[in-house]
Amino acid sequence: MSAAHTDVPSVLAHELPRPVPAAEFAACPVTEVFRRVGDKWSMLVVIVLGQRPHRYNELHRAIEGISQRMLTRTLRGLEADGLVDRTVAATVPPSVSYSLTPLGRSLLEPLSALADWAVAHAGAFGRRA
Amino acid sequence: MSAAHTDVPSVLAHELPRPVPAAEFAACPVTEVFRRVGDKWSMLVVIVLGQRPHRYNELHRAIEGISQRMLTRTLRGLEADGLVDRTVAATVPPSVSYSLTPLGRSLLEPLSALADWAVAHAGAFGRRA
DNA sequence: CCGTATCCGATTTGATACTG
DNA sequence: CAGTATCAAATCGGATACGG
Repeated sequence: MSAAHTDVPSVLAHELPRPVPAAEFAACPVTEVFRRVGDKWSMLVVIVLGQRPHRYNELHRAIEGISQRMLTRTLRGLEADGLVDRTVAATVPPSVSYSLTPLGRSLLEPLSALADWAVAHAGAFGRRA
Repeated sequence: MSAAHTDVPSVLAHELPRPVPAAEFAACPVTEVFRRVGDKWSMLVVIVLGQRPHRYNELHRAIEGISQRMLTRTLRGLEADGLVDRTVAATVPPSVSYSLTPLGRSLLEPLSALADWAVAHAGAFGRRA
């Protein structure tokens, strides 16, 4: 490491150039995103739906640890944020399919950057002291 | 977007190729990372420290919304995860400087990918309905 | 099959006051 | 300056039971 600090690419360097006014941080988009998708299940659902659309009970089985309550809440949140589409087929019995919107699919890529980092540093991270 | 679904680059595609066994998801590194850094303040602190090292009260002022309690807790967590270094100068009055470790600095980059996404879609996201 | 309703414990955060 | 202690509030999450 030669330079004092890593040069930060992209918007971070652009948006946070100096001692930070702080008030602007409250509205920081990164924080916003994490506050919305950073809960216990949202990202998992996004990733699973990234493979293919799933019906409600498919999701319930695929994620397994999740309760109906949280699955519904999570899906409603993702729906409200425009990341997930809910499609109802008026059949008997009823069938509801969930899929990613284009916006939701676009989130998969930055997510993978974080996934790469997580995998690469899984050893150093994770173990507290 | 021509294909049925976005082709997911990197580890996401590699680690989650099929209907998902789900048990393996519990140990998903991405989830791990989010569970640790996905709290209310951690990422903000990492980003602020990415600009330059800060002392305790500098951080307190820079982030502004944060309470002393949460600032300390957040710093201790980041320290335990090897993302932040704490350096005490035995002066009068005492001075404690916090800075990113190499690991912490490396996290800045995937974070910026997410930041780019957040900025790019700030309009579509954020507004619920 | 696809949810909703209710209850309750666990975790997280904030406000405030105090200390070496 | 750099924290800790304590209390209360809000939020999150799981279990269970019920309804369209």
